[in-house]
Amino acid sequence: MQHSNKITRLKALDSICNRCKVRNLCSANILSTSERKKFSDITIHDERWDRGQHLLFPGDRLRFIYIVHSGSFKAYITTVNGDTQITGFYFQGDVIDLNFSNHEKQNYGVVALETASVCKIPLVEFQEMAKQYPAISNTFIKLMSREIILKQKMILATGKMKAEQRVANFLVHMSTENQSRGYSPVIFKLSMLRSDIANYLGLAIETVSRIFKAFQNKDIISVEQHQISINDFEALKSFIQDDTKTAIKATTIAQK
Amino acid sequence: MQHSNKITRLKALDSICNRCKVRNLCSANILSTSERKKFSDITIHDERWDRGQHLLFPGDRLRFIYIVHSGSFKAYITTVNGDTQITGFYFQGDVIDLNFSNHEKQNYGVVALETASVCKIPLVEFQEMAKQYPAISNTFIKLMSREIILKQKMILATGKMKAEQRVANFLVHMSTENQSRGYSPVIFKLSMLRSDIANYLGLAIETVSRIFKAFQNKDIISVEQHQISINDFEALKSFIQDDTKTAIKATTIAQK
DNA sequence: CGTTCTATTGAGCAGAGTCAACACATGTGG
DNA sequence: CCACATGTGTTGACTCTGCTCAATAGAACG
Repeated sequence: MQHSNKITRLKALDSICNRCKVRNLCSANILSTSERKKFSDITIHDERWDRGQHLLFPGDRLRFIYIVHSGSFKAYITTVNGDTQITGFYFQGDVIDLNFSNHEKQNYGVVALETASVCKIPLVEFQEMAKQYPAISNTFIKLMSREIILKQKMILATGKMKAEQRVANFLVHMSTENQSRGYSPVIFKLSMLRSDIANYLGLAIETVSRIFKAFQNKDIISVEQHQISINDFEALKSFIQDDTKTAIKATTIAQK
Repeated sequence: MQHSNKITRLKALDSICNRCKVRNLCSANILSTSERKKFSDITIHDERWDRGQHLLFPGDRLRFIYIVHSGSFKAYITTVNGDTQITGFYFQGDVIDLNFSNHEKQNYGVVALETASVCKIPLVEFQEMAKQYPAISNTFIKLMSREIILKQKMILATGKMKAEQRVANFLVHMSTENQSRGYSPVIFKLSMLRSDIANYLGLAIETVSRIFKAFQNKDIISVEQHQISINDFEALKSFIQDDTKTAIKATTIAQK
């Protein structure tokens, strides 16, 4: 797989970086205009990736911090078996390799789910700047802190939730993420495959498919390919919590 | 539950902090002796906690970074259901609340598993120092980076592994942790209850109990109360990987 | 317009959860 | 120091969720 990406510098900084989490947190009040300019200058803006392309291969040495500018990515880890586990999906503004400090041997891969673009910050220069401006470190500590909390919730989901709770939880999460980016929380496209969702949630593909169907039959969601409409958000949310509602029995799923 | 802890300053810094991860990473070459002294001065050393006592309640405001000096702790998060998920166990030298930066509303609890002691660093003063010495931020970024990787592995475990793979994985992990602290990797005490292990691994207590028994029957481990001896480390490790070895069938477990 | 990738649907089975009884350990107060 | 209560762990029987295997149906891509 080739890394033949076009580097473009089409748009002005404030337009490009509008929804970037790094900017939101650190530039807002903390860095001066000139510091911001410097930060922007070391950043390589808007590098393009196609669907299926690896942004990072397992074993690659980390040399950049990546921020999603458009499109989406999935990150995964692998076992000695060759088994893989998707550890997260990343969308506009997300910082991808927050676990960047263990330079030497990272063992995760990152793949574009669709045509996408990233901004990337060279690690060396980033660390230089971080030395001068503690606000930058603070920003990253905050982002990493959030990432840890997110992963903890994921452990809870895979460890304690039943299949449809996980799916409901996933849909609500996607909805919220969309909303936080200023898009519709009720109609959106899932850029990942069913197999990605299943892998991420620790389920079989068939199970995800059946639960999507069950939710449709209950008019909670509408699914057309990767396009999702949430018709009854509250019902979906109550599925996550209420244990008794975990009552789409195997038979029910099977029979229709 | 009362927070009636005796604050003691019995031992010299280098003795107290011998195995502390914060020290290992940041003091070693990066901070000068006087900086180390300053760092040690803002730290409250060796505060004592009894079994079952909460170091942190869900909802508490974070005011310290805690480092385990002796004994062990468990951290958990809760859902609206009241459901809980143990997110990690912490031992000598571990930093407990690495997701410290979202001050306002943390939602996890931390409980002592046995008589234990911690060193604690006031967050405010920590952040002051971090501003002056970038090495401190770097250390914490590294620790957090590790934590993220650890959590990712946990997601893999709960999402992809079968029950006995998880238990084998857990035992190997505990063994490794012990070894890294200079203790025996083959004989050690599990300070947590079976129910803690089960919760952590996303299994039923009975399942953990049965798998412990199955491993004993195969002479892979010996269990006496909380005391564990690993008799065949390689067998245990091969259990984690090999899918075909996942062949202690339900019947096998049941019949003896 | 076929080939390949992806998703749906069905049938059967097994891994692990639930429920229940019991065993053992620890602790408490008389 | 014993009797009892409580907390923890083990074992068995049974059930169910969700996985596997298999067939089919749509989409997408060249």
